Amino acid sequence: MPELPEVETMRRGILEIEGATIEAARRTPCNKRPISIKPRIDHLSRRLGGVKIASIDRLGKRVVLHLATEDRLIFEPRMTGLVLIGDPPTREHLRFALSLSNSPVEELRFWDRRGLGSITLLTNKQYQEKLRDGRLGPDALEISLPELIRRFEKSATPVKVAFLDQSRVAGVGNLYASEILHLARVHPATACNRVGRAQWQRIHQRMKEVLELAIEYEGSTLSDGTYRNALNDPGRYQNEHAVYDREGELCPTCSAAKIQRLVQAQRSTFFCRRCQKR
DNA sequence: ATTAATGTTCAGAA
DNA sequence: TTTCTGAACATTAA
Repeated sequence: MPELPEVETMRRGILEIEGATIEAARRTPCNKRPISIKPRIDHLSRRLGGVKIASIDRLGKRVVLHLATEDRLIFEPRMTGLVLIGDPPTREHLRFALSLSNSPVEELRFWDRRGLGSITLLTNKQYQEKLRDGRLGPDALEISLPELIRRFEKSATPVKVAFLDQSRVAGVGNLYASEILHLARVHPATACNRVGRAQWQRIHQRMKEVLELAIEYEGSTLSDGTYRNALNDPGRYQNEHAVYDREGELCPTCSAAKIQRLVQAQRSTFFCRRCQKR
């Protein structure tokens, strides 16, 4: 499930289409219910035809094509979406393609097994509003320690749950939240307003370390095998997970306690009772 | 053969 | 204002 490192890997994987010209956009043959594409595909294709891709950015867990027209084309993978230039994992779940010219590859593809992902074309103004209206916080790789503290410290929400809220900080999801709190030695159920300054410092530092290392490893491909990089190869960070999906295993840090699973906000949290204190 | 679990985001309720 | 719940889905494990 793509979080910041997986989406950043997708972004890096398609950088070679920077400077390419979009010829057309189309839905690909797929017998499943269509994914959300806004505006509708014929309007989208008309607005994109002949337009150059100026740069490729990332906004939290979204891949953003910055177009020469100043419009932004946003790919939101949600649970199982992939932005690809190579062959997709299956033909039947290929949802969308951009045909390209002046490019080393002829197509940019969006594949999505579950179909919860979306593709949205926004004008520059709409895009800036999306940033300004507070729905998306600063990127997890960019946020400063004081800003992180300011956005979390007053809340009574458990710190693990707060990290899933993309309006506080964008990019951390269920998997990396557990990993970050484990390395920072903070109990996931601690209310944000009970987290101390030294703990925030460790959370901030570990957050950047974990995300950057996971990017180097091209993200985490879990047992369902869904997540792939832009060439359809699996990531390697899953081998480095200390706690995520390792309930009952010995904690790699203390080698004394078993990793526990806890349900918070209807999702699994993994942690070590011995290493992570409130 | 059902049912639960998976996890991101949004709309709408509390 | 803030926090919580359910729904959107497809697939797999139980």
